[in-house]
Amino acid sequence: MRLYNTSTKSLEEFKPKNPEEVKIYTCGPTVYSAPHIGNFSAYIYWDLLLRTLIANGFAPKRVLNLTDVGHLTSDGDTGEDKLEKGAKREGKTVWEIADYYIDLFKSGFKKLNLLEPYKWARATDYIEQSEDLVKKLIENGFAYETSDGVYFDTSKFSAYSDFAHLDLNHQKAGARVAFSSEKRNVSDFAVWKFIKEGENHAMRWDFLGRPGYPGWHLECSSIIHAELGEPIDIHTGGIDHIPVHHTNEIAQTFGAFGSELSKTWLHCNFITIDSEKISKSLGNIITLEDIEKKGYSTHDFKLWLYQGHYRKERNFTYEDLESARIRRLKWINFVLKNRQNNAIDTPRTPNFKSTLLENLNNDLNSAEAFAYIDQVAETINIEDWRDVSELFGLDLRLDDSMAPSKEDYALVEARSKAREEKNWPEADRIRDELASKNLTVLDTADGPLLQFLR
RNA sequence: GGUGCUGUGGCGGAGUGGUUACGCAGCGGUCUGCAAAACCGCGUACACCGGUUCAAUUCCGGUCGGCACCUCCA
Repeated sequence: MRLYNTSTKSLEEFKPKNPEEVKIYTCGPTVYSAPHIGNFSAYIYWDLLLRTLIANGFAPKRVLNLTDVGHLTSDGDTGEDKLEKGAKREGKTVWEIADYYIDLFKSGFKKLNLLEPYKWARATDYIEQSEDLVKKLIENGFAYETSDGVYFDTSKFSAYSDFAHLDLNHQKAGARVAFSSEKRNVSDFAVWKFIKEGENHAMRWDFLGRPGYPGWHLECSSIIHAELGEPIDIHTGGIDHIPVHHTNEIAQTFGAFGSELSKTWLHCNFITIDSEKISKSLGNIITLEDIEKKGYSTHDFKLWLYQGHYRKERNFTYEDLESARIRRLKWINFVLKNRQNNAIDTPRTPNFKSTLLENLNNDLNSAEAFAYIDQVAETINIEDWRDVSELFGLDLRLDDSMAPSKEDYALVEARSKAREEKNWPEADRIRDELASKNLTVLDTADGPLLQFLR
């Protein structure tokens, strides 16, 4: 299995330390607003990673964090806490906000049929571990205290700029303002923030003799340390995390534990909508619910995503979603055709699953796997389709509860009879009745064939 | 400015030093009471300019373009 490792910028043969327990950490969402399809695309891609690992005989142990604290509106350690902002906006407490959006995120996860992580890790459940990490950083001389927080001294970690190939001297002026004059280096970042007198911050913990809260980057390092132990095998995230968040995670873990954080780093690219970045200010946010309202399944979206590659930028349009919907419907109807032919007796296609896996093992090339599926779609049997469904987590209505009922098949027979009697009005009436059940009957050379309309 | 991605037929999108990607849409045909679907067939694409090579969309160099991240974001 070959994966593109961001830290070495090359395709590498994936070799976990322990195949029985492949340690994976996925940077999760900050739970302060409704997740959109761009947010979910990352987890859809990483779901394919997990399923591919499993199909290769590995046993992934994957932790997914939920950032419910301390994530400021700017990565430069300035600005307002996003949860506080959300709470103000909706007239709720920060804790209610976090709970609400965690539920929303998890329900989307479920709708998309994504594999549950071994552990959902809420940042606020790891405050003690985070405090320990800060203490270690101070002890080891990697962090220093200022009047407004504890900062990581990036000059103490010589490899700081290596991961993202940062050129710290040529960062765009103004992009990273030196917020605190007490900072020793511009690139130093807060691992702990103090709450000033009079400052209204609902989430607070007493630490170092004052109320405060953890810095955003801290949680990932402390959760990984607590739940998995470094170095882990795979760390995943969006490409936006490379220069700041992941760079800082690496620095913290090195500073506190003297260890490498992860062997392999995987980063997915962003999707745009109508060729524009997804952002609140542009107002072009599309959620899973929006897609469903337009009559699409979340699985149509999944299939659309898997038609491309996780490292490439994709542009989402409803037109392309429609094309993905039709492709999926055709697969669903192949399944239904197989049911009617009692195709259980027909043999599995030799090497079918292994060919799919071969494609996925090439840095998760789902697009190529799909092309292969279409090439052999006519000949594969229902068990082969089950492999497709399992490997991609794709709902192809393989569940018996999704199949047409006895009554539906009775209608098909009744229609055949009407046709024999050349009773065309009755035949057409039955066809209309089937249509109301999202079914249609096709008169093929081999007899009637029931198919889904949508 | 820094970092990275990218330019493939109407649209989407893989891949490859010489052979059909694939999907959607389109066209023709088979089938058919009608219809639809299905099936068969069709389009002969790889930004531009050089170079390497028997041969380049595929390698190398350059030109031009698009995009993302570095700023809340997956």
